[in-house]
Amino acid sequence: MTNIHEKLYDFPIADFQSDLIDWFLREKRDLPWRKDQDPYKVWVSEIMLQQTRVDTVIPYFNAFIAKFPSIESLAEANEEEVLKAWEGLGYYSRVRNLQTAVKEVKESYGGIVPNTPEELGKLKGVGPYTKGAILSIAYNIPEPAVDGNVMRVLSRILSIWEDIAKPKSRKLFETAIYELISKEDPSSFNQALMELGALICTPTSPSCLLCPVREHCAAFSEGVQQELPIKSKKKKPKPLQMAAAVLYDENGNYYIHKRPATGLLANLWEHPNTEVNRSYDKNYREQLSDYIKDEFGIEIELTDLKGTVEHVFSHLIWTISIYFGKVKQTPNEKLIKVTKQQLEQHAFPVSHQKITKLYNGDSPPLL
DNA sequence: AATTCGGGGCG
DNA sequence: CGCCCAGAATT
Repeated sequence: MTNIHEKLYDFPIADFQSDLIDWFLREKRDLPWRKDQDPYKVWVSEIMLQQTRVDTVIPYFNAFIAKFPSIESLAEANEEEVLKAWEGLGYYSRVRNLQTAVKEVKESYGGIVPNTPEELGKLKGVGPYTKGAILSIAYNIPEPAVDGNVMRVLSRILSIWEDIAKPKSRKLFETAIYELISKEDPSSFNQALMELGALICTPTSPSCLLCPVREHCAAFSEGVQQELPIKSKKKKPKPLQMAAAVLYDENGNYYIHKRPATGLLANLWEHPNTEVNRSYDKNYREQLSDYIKDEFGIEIELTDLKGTVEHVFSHLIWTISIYFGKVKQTPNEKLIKVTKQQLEQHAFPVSHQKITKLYNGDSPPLL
């Protein structure tokens, strides 16, 4: 059981703050969400940055803000358009929750992002980290914003050997931040800790010789910076065999399906597909055609196997066998007919973009 | 407390 | 190919 107050008893807080913040103000990266302190933009950037690297986020952030520059514009947008702007970023519930929350801000807070922990924490998709990030960065309020970077950096600086994968560990680090955070410039302090984690105090080989707070770092003085933080391993993703059909007709149209509003890849579009199995008395192609008949009410002649797509999620691995099929009947309303141009307006998960790539976007699909 | 939610980049 | 990453919601 780690006692934070003991760890901080003779820690030089003021020196640590100034060394850290001076370095940040000198070395901080020029990122698009740092051009001003607009709470909406800070919010959007923090949601995008959840479990996602800065380099990945930059182009999405710029395009998203250009398309939805304000609370109002995002609140009024249709969800299809919002999901399209998020296409390829992953964790799609982030943006659906963001739009829900933005509508709440418009209706209940007059379009002003609230500046109290209580009100912010009630918004959909705003958890402990994002709440603290918005309060400190946009409103300069001294609240902790503890993410993976901060836990790694503080584990080393204070020599904390708790498992940072455990949910309760975050509270320990929040306790430390409440004591460490600069009351004069909480915004720079919180950003500096994350920036240090991203640029210097990296996971595998930290650049301690370049570190502005090296002289305050317990792990460095003990030579154990490579052994921290302690983080238990996640379990392996589970393999699933899938089969998907690229359905088209003689007029160059495609037939696509909208996924359910909950669960994996919620509300995204896809080529009709289903899980298949090998122990069954029918092959993948037959199982897929049975699914299409049951689900969409059409008999379809599928081609031989046209290719295989692999896609890895955090908890699943899809191996998708791809078939083509020419539609000759009218399916039910669960299957939507679109032109190639319309297809491109819909948000598809990356797994299905790989399928599109297989037939090179040709209509009808060649191969 | 454990699981479910995506995707890309790196050694 | 395993590991990591500016997490939150659900169970």
